[in-house]
Amino acid sequence: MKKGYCPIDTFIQSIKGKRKGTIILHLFIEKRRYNELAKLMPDISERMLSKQLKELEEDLLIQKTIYPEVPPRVEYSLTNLGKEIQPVLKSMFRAGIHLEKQMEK
Amino acid sequence: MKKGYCPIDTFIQSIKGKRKGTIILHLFIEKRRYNELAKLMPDISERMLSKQLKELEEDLLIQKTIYPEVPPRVEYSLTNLGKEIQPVLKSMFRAGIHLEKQMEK
DNA sequence: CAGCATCCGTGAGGATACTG
DNA sequence: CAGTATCCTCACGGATGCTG
Repeated sequence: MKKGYCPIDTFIQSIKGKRKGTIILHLFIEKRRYNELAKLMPDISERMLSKQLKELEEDLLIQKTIYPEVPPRVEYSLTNLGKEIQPVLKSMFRAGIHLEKQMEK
Repeated sequence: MKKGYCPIDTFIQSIKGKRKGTIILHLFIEKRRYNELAKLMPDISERMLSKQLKELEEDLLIQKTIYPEVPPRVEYSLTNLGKEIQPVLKSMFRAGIHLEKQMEK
């Protein structure tokens, strides 16, 4: 991961990628397979999804478990680091609802 | 402001611009003039700074007060909406420190 | 099933110079 | 002092197709 100019910048960089917030939100609930995530977020292309997943993995926020089966099975879940930012993401979610209400006016 | 795919996305969009987090952080402390902000963040070009300020203003997170003096004086401060997201930004700051510690390993 | 490869458009953001 | 204007570059992200 790249360190930002200040801590808040670092944090934003790690979660600002396309739909990263939503991905983490889904993984809060439970671990998910690649295709499950793809179906949960139809608006994001598969190329983008795999790219974001890889970045989140490199940033140590999520991890994947590969089961050597046929057909292949891969499950994504939060790392401990990822779980630790859960309350922050939740308050961001709430703040987002608040911002959207303001936009209506 | 643009509404995102979900609230957390909306929130991220409103603060992900270049150094926006830092700008808001500075305005938490006290209202600032344009040049003060520029000096506090030497890494951002003036063009970028004025652009980010304008966007934050359009998103109703900050406001500016223009004093009809010579030389001109303009002060930027947080709106009520901006103040309301303060705790969120603060926890993002703390999380950022945490992420940076992990990066060292 | 879970992806990567390739090609490509758009816009975020940088550098520099100018103005009311 | 507090910005705008102009130009330019590069990486974010889209679309489509292929593979272990």
